[in-house]
Amino acid sequence: MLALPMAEGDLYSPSDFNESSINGMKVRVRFAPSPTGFLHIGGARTALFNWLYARHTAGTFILRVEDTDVARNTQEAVEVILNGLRWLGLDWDEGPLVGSSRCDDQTPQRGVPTSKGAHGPYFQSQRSGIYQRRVQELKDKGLAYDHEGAVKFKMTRELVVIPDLIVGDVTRELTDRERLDPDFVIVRSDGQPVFHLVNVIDDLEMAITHVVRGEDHLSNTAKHIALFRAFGVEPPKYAHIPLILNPDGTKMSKRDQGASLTYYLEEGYAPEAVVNYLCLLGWSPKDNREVVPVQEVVQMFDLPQVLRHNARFDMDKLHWMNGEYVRLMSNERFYELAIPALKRAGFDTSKFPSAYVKAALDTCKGKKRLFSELADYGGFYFVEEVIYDTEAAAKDFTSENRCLIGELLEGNSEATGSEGRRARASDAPGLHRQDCRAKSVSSARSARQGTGAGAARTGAGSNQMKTIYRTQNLQ
RNA sequence: GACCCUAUCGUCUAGCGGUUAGGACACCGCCCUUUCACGGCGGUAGCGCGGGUUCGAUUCCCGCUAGGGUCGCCA
Repeated sequence: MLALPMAEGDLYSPSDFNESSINGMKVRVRFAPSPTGFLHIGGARTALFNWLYARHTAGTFILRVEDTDVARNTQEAVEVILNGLRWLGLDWDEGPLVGSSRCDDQTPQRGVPTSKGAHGPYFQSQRSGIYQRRVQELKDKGLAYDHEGAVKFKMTRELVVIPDLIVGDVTRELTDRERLDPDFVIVRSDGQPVFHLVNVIDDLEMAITHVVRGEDHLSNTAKHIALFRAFGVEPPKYAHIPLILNPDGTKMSKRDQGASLTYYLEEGYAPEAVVNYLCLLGWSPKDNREVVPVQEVVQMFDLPQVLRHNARFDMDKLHWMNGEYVRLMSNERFYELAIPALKRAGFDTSKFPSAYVKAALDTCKGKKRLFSELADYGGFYFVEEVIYDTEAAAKDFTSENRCLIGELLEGNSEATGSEGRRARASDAPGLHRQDCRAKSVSSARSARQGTGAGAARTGAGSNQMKTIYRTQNLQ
């Protein structure tokens, strides 16, 4: 059972932090999203900060699904969360197993584990027995009572001080409405327990040591603390992190651009860039660096350093940062992200030889900041029909380039069996040099780009050639 | 209405009594580049307001203002 020492003077002792355990107890934090079919970018950041703290302290990161609201709770909705966290690389130590994201509590598949960890189930929909016992415990203690078919908790009338690792001590007085009746419903008249109750019970039963969550929960924390004490245990330590706001400073709602984590996946952001950007919202390495690998953040991150004020989401900066990551990432990683992005845009690279695909992608790396921009820039490499703009071809098909283009087309037609390509390849008879594939695709790009976008872009490839020349000379 | 949190360039931030208030994104010039991208140099731009405390406040305290949050048989 969780029983944190509560010696007041010890709460902010610096020695408590930077340690792998607090007072000898291993850190256990959790991310407890509700499956709404949507993972909010703010929720993702909350998960990230929990994960960072767990990894920093060598503690345990727990994923718990708060699916008490049966109406909007589906397996697909749970998978959105799991996939989102996996995409960001936030692995959890306890919680649902990927691939078996939810097992119906009525018909669990025999012998097939759906979760890992010793404090399960990790779906609230499967924990109703626990809640019932705990409510009975409160009733037995005279701290809860029936009221018009519901069950209400007898809230303390005393001032509650919320010790917060980020905000400091917060003294929460009752609002005027609460003064009328401080007690609150913990079980609805339909028998369903409410959020405040199940959240506390689960944190208690799962031995959570630190509750790291959005600041929107700060005011409610008084209720949670009262509940913990009613159960006879001291509450965990709290750390309320500031919220992420829209660029105009308003609250980010589901409909706002970029509110969903899925947006970033679909728009072609690299997850490592998103993670890095999110780290910098409310936390700073304090050394004027912007690009900080997440493993370094794990080393440096700590709760008391988290800023107290809300941050506005700056899409421009994320865009820039993504460009940084794209330019710096390995070619292999680039292919890994580029190929699915091209596929989403309708370009199937699997029809082409692997070496060709890589050579083609090599000419694109670092040119665009988002993978979603890749199709427009380099999609032409992966279409069947090859058409040249005569004007551009006349300009760019120099004697040097001709052989390179021939090489490109030849190599490609061998794999696709395209007659058209074969015929075109005859335009550029001659040399077949293995080392000029990258250069040849550049030349092809040069000619091809003249077809659709006008003369202004016809020179793009030749500059790329220079870049590639330079790169090769450097190596 | 009550309660809680917050306040440095447009945005993200460094700063924790004495600094020419630093960095990054964005923006504007110039350079590099026969295109794009990258890169280099420079520039515009900030301590919300009013009281204190202090020899001295961006920094500490109070008030105001502004923004955000909470007060549900939502989570």
